Amino acid sequence: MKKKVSLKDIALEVGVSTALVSYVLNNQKEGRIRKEVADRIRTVARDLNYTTNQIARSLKTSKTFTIGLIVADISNPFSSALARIIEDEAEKNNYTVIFGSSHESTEKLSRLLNVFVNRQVDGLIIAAVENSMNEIIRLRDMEVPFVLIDRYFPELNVSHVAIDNYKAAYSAITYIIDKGYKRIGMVTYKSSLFHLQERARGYISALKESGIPYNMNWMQEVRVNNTREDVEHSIRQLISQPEPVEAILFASNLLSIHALKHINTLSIKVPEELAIMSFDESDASYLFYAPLTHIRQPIQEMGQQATKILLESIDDYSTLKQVNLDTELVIGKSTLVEQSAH
Amino acid sequence: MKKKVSLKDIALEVGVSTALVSYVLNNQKEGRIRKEVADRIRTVARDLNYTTNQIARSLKTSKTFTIGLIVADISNPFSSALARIIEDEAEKNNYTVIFGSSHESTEKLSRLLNVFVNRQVDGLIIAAVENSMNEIIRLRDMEVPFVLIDRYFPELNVSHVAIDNYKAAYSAITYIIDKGYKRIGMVTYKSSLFHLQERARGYISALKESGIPYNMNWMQEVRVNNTREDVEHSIRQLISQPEPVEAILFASNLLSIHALKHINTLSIKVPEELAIMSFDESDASYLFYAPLTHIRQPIQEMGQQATKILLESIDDYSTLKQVNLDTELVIGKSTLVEQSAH
DNA sequence: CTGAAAGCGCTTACAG
DNA sequence: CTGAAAGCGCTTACAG
Repeated sequence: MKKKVSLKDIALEVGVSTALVSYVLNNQKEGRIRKEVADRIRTVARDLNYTTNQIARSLKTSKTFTIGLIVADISNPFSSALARIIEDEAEKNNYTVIFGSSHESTEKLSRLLNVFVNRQVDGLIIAAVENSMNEIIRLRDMEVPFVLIDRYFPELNVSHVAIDNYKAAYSAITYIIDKGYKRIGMVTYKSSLFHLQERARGYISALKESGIPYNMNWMQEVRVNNTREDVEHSIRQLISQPEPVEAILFASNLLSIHALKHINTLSIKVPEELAIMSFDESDASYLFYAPLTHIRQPIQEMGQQATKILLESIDDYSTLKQVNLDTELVIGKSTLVEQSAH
Repeated sequence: MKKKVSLKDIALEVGVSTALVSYVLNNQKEGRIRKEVADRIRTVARDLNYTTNQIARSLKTSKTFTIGLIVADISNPFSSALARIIEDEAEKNNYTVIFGSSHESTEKLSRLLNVFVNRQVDGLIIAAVENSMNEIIRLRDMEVPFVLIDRYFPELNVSHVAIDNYKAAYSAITYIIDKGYKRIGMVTYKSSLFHLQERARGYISALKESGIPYNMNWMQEVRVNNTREDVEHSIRQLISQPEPVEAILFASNLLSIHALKHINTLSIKVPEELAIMSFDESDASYLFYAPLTHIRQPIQEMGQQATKILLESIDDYSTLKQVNLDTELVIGKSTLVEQSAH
């Protein structure tokens, strides 16, 4: 790479100190510098195509105007949508985003945190993974500003932006019960992550409060590292029970996508033979012949709020905000039923 | 943020110079340093939880171990898949990825390039946008190592990794002609970008060489900033002509997704009434009742090769490699026909 | 063998 | 009003 023009080069050319050049180019000490000198400096800087070396500036100011973003999997549309929003929001404030995917692994998350901290990011936005609470505590102990997004630990008193997962699941199940369904299954990940626990809790509560006896076999948990096969297996489980379920709630878009593929293979008719609901949307769910009834997360607002809170924390480390946004139940054709059918 | 431990802190604690600490921690001058001193330094470093300040190191070495990735739109599954692969590949080589989306805008691309260059990235991987050739030339003049990915300018003698777009389109059209189709349309973006031009050229060549007179109305160009409406309009155009087309090739996954939604709305049967082919895949195309026949790009290999070539260029600026990979035509149900149907 | 000294390219408190 | 000097936290050629 060609050697870049430095303040020194300009100073030499104009015949002043680098200090003066720095003042002029940063519009410091306005009016206290002779106009001719200032103009000359600006002209030479332009002619030489000068741009600040951010590394040097960062070393001096210990500010990098960089934020680190760690998502669970950048190739999931939910994550990439979030990434784009955060990037846009950061850019408005002159911040650059460095990113990484944890692939749901604590080790990877830990490594990424180290890399980002060593690169002196000004702050971090993180979607936590299972068993990563200690990593988050470590970060807090280092007093690095950060905001958890989407996933968080309720027992940790740190900033987060997420949805109300309990309420979202509860509302969805209540909706479908009102439609006349009684035997309702759920497919979720086998995970201790709070947001998933909350989704399951909302599902169970809604059933119980509607007086529907909850059948343990209705709750199917799939492995993160074997999602596809486990989803297929759990669907077969749910529909082949003595009392097969009439509807299923999926805890994520990836789960429902695998499910729809399998349902197509099995030639099950949606919603006539089986109603489907899901958390999150994706282009995919609109292409299925019966577009999915799904819980829409306010991704835009999540990304914007998380960025905003992070920037506040960078300014004032004592900032602490915990936000749980409401979701929206988008009604598709995957749950439409005649009121009298059940 | 808490002040981090520096070399100086360790040096003070042990009672040696920072130079010696640096040597030991970087395993330089092996054996030329007394073992007791080295051990003591390592112990103190561990106890104090020392990690290198990469900013300071970068300023000295003018190496940041960071690469910049600029995709057209991170929320497109093609881009995010690429991002993830590049990130994985970079990490294997101890590089971090900084990323940004150009949103198909030259201005945004230009701004991102400035930001990345000022942050002293060691190199860049870029998906070019329309009319951005001058930006790329500027980058070359600055002698920043970079590799173009997916999109490139054939008249520019710089490294790139892409597919053979002409051949891909040509093969797809030839395939469908062999199936008995004659009136074949194409929906692409109104763009001067080379990869899109090549796709159109492949389409036209295949028709001509098969002796099918090419009808100009069969080629529909949609606006980037009005994709959805234009796609819908162009489909209606193609099927309502005096001689309606029997098949359509879409130049990207986004185009075909919009198309499938509209085709569902219009209740057109695929492939009986209209056959569909597309560049790129997405989960979406598998959920449509007739999974799409599509041209699969070797994303994994593209990302890996681009990263590899970039790292070579960083090592040796004279590196110049231009790679055009082959694609694969994945046969789905969206083009299945009885041999005798046409 | 060991380590003091210079320097990467900036910023800014401070002296004149 | 102006700018020399110190220093951010490293690395490494070089002197002893």
